[in-house]
Amino acid sequence: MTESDIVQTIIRRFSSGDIRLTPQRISVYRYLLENRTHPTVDRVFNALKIENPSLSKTTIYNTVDTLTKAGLVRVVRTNEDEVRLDGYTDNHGHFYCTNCEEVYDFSLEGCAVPDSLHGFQMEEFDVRATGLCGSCKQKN
Amino acid sequence: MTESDIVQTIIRRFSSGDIRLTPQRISVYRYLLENRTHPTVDRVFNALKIENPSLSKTTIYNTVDTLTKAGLVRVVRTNEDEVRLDGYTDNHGHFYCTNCEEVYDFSLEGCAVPDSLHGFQMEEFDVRATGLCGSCKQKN
DNA sequence: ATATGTGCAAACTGTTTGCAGCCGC
DNA sequence: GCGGCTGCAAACAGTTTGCACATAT
Repeated sequence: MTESDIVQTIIRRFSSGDIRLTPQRISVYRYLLENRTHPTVDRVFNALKIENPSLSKTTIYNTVDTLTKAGLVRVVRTNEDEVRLDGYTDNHGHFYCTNCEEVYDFSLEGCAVPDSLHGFQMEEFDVRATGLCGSCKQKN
Repeated sequence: MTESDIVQTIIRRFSSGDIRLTPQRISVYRYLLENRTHPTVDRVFNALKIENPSLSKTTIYNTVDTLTKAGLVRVVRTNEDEVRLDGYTDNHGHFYCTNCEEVYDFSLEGCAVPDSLHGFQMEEFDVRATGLCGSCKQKN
């Protein structure tokens, strides 16, 4: 994503009017678009605190909550019971490497929603995998 | 599962010899086999404390950890950041109803591991869905 | 003017840790 | 007797809550 793509995305996604546009919200969302590394709340906080020293962690929590409810952000949980953030909400799976603790996106092609869910009203469908990523596999 | 099935399962699964058989471990595992309700740690603790008042929650945590590592028990996380326990480790998905907070098992037929994971060494593959279950769907 | 957002400090909760005593091999 | 298991109390960490102040419409 280029800088201009990011700005376009921010404008587009905030334009629903459902949520008020504040500097903190923009900076959290922008950070997630620019850093597709599935960072923790703490990581985002520490990164943004540099530019805005008065930023509070509470605000990050509030903001993540707001953005999640507005559908701009997804919360991903690794097996280590860690919250990771994702600014990309298209449908994809998450692979957690137990060695490097990196979270990788993967395509869900071939993994359809099972028929056994037909009686349920589904709102979210989450696929997660755990193991070793390509480079950690070789090192071990 | 009949009472005799449960006893058979306990004997079979503990017979690997990897883990020592203790009354606490048996009772936690038995509880999970008898109550396929994906209970929380707290629920298990409170239920078993009745028969064994000196039981400690630390022991439940230790036991769940041991049984999980031995492959007898699975830990499931709902979206509400809640740990739920499952004594059945065959491959199946979990549906979390946001209304009644019940966790339902579902078959994974039709949901294959995506090809995009071919470069990874996969150890776990988890499918979760969230929404309203059949009866809550009608009530709302 | 009113509702909403921000930021600090304190509270909370589920889990982990340290440690002493116990039990089984 | 030794290594692993149990259980208590204390510590811990991530998150939430209460509240005062600031900001936008």
